Amino acid sequence: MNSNTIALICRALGDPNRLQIIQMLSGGEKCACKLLEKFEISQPTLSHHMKILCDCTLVTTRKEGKWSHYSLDYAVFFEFLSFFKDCLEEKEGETSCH
Amino acid sequence: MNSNTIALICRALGDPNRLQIIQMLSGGEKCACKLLEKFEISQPTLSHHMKILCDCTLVTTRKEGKWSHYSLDYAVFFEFLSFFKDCLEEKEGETSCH
DNA sequence: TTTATATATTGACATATGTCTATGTATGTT
DNA sequence: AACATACATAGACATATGTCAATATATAAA
Repeated sequence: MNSNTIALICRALGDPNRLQIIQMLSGGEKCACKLLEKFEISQPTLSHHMKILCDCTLVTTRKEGKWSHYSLDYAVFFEFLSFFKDCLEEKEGETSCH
Repeated sequence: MNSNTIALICRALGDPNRLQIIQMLSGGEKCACKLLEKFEISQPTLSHHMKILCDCTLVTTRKEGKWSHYSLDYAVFFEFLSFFKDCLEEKEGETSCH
């Protein structure tokens, strides 16, 4: 996963509503109406947030009749975490300039 | 670490320049001038980015004479990762609404 | 004390973002 | 066919963000 995608995912997670959506999706697939219940935002605003979460590849949609079911892409989420875990392990101990 | 701080950190990491700064700091403490060399941004812009990284608690400053040395707060970084790792482990398998 | 260096702050500006209302598009129901 | 339901898209708007030039501040050097 390149750092551009990482930044995109971070940006997506940088909104409190979207962060909470991700937490809800971590418990399993949810449909839009279920998500909407939990927030004080309009339906179009939720739709907007879901688009951002899908665009960053962290969330996928499954259409079933009238309903849209959203779920976390655990593989992407895992890769996302790995990126930072690798960061933590790269303590090369370089010194500052002065 | 509350989800407000998590969102703040994500927001901070959501800018490509800041993400790269974090990667550089993962290799150890760096002073502002060293960081500035690597980017095509002005000195005030770097200063602005460093403020955002410090405000979200992920980075700390150490002043030494004229120089500002920045470093990752590994404890905060670790807590940040733990938050999401916990998310991944919370697969309760709830169903969607329909 | 004057000058140079490293960084921070201010103010401006163009663009991005989160939100809403209104409307469109499917799909299902009567 | 007409209507209802679930969601998406478009457009508007206020606020946030990333950037820079100009300036301020603090420290070191001459």
